Parts: sequence; C-alpha cells; structure tokens
Amino acid sequence: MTTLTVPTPEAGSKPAQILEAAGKLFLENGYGAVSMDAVAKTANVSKATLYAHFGSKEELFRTMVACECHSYAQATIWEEARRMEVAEGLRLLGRRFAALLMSPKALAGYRMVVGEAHRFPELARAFYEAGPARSLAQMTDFMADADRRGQLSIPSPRLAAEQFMGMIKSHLHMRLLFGLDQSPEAEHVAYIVDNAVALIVKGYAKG
Amino acid sequence: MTTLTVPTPEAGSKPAQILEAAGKLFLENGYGAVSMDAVAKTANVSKATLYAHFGSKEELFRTMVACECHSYAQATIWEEARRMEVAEGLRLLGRRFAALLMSPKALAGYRMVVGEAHRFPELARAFYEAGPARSLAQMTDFMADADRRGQLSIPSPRLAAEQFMGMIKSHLHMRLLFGLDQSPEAEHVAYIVDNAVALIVKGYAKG
DNA sequence: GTCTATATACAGATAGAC
DNA sequence: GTCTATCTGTATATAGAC
Repeated sequence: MTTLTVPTPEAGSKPAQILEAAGKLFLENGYGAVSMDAVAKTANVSKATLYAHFGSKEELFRTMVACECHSYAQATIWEEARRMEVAEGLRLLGRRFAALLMSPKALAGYRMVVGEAHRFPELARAFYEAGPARSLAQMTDFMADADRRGQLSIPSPRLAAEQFMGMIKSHLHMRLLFGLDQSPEAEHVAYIVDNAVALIVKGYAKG
Repeated sequence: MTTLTVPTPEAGSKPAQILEAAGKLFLENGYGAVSMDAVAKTANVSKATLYAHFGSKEELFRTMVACECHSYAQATIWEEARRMEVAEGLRLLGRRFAALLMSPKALAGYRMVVGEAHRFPELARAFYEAGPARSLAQMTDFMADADRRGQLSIPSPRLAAEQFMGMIKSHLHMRLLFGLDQSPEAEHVAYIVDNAVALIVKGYAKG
C-alpha cells in the first residue's frame, strides 16, 4: 500500500498555484481530458516550471488528489449529535452527510475517482478512506451509541448506518453524478433525509 | 433531445465485430483511454474498415452505448412479484435488482457513464432511462400496488422505492464502483436485501 | 527557478491500391 | 469493402538560454 505524500506548499507559491489549477481542471474534466499545457496556462506558469515541481502528469495528479483528500478531514459533529434526541441527531447527521455528498466538489471528486479507478486504484482507496469510509464510521458510531443508550434497538449498527446513508444517497445522487440534475433543492434533500430518519426510527424502534 | 439510432448488424459481420470490440474496450477502459487502433486490432479489422462503417470515434461510441442500452430491455418480473406475499415479492425484486446492479457489465456501464457524462450528456440520459429509471419505475409500481391492495401503507410509492433501492445499493455498490471489492458474495448481497425488505415492511406496516 | 522552443510519440482520420 | 501506408494535430516531456 503506497503512502501518499501530502505537501502543503505555502499559499501563493508556484506549487500552490499549480496544485490549485490542477485540482480545478482534473476535478472538472477528469485525468485524460486535461493536458499539461492547460494546467500550465491556468496556473499562469510555463510548462517547464510545472515539470520542475512535479515530475510527471501522474505525479501531479496523485499529489493533487492527496491534497484534496486531506482537506476532507473535518471536525466531527458526532459529539453534537449524540447529545440530541435520537431523531434529531439523525436528522443533523443526515443533513450534514447529504450536504457533503452533493456538494459540487464531492461530486466532482466522486466522478473523477470512478472514472480513473482503473488507472489509479490506490487513489480510489485514498478517496474512499478520506471520504465515504470516514462518514460511515461516524454514522456507525452514532447507531451503536443509540443502541447502547437504549434509544433504539440496533443489532448491527454498521448495517443500519449503511441503510440510512443509502436512503439519503438515494436516486438523487446518481442523477447528479450522471449530470441529469443541477444542484438539488434544499426542500427535496430535507424531504429525503426526514423520511430516511422516520424509517430508521420506526424500523429500529425498541421492543 | 437526440434520438439514438440502434442498428442491429447481422452477427459475425464486420460492424458486429467492431461493435463487440468497442463495447468490450470502452466499457473496460472508458472513452478517452481507448484508441481506434486498439478497437481495430481487437476487432481483427483494419482502421480504414472501421472508419468506413463508423465515421468517427464519437459515432462509434454513441452507437455502442445505444446498443448496450437497448440490450437492457428485459422482461419485467413485476407480474410475478405482485402475485407473491409482499415481503417475498420485495425480496424477489430486490435480489433481481441487486444482481443487475452489481453485474460486471452494469458496473462497467455505470463507470463509463459517470466518467464521460460531461462529454456525452445525452448518453448519460439514455443509459439512465434504459437502466435505473426503468428499475425505479417497476419498483414504484410494486410499492403502489402493495399500498392499493392494503398490504402496506405507503403514502409515496416513489419515495419508498427509492429508499428500498438505496438501501440495496448501499455502500457495496460504491466500493465496487471504486474498484475496492471484487464481485460481492451472494450471502452478503442476500443479507443486505433481506434487511432492506425487513425495514420497509416494518416501517410501512399498516396502522 | 523560470522561460521559449523543440524532440518524440501517438491518436484520429484519410488516400489510394486491390 | 477492405487493406497498407500516411497525413496532421496534439500531448507528454525536455534542452538550453536567462
């Protein structure tokens, strides 16, 4: 398993400019459709400079993805959710998850990973660990906690977390991935989350 | 909205050979990573012959996707499912859906569509209509029927169908898309489907 | 470190013989 | 219709001046 190096170049420096441009272009268009010329031009840098900092297109891509994944690390809201009544906690986590999932950036990352997984399998794993796996782990913890505290009866917290997140992802996420819808309306997302919460709460009610 | 032409060349003919080769290569590697040389070589045909039948790489790709989508049309099992007890019917539909969803061919198609949606938006729509939309419509019909016949109480059949299918898709489909898992074990899929059925049946129980 | 200019390779598409 | 050989553009990567 390759470890990804995650450089953090100082803001405004050439490497930072290049990584920013690469992120924008690769996320929008995928690996194959972006030329190094385009990256250089977008970064306001010559191609030679680009190659001075990143030895190859592949290396640039790997580094960019590593930086993006790194940026997903964020403060957990699990502590906040577990202090609430269970349905409210689920609603909070669900909405946060939906917002993350359907953000333009996450969608672009998802598309890119799916499109390039065969060429960069280790990056698919890195993205998975940084994003979906982290969310799933948080949700699983919450489910286990709800069971432990007797709010719900959940034999398999992991299963319940996958069910909950699957319902939220739903059809909508696929339509977004396929480019069939623009960014979803907040009401629609809230409708999906609230109904997923209702089904979990009723389906895993005690007794 | 462009209509897709769906030619059905006679088996064994050069166009058929070419389409088969194109299907295999494009589905495995995506549009950008496949060269016309590779298609010609795989099809045992010269590049000139290839261009004699398909005017460009794009045209070949579009035609191939149209043929693939056409092949998704299949006998509905809805009639069979609605004659069963509701949980059994859901289980049948769920397993059929899971099998379709996680088949290597559907996964490859899904990957390809996600990866190329920005370049071929109309193909993403064609794939969606031929695959996911059809499945969702069937499932929605089943839910509506279960409500009409008083087996369950389902205010929004469409929502329930999305929830059910979302739970089945679950985390597993994403891991497969990312190339993190090989083909799933039958027991695991059955476990997911059975638990999705249980949650739907309990969550939408009458009264 | 950064640039301009270029080497090298390959992909999409075509010309012309059979 | 089918082939071999080739044209033409473009992409990755580098050489050499400043």
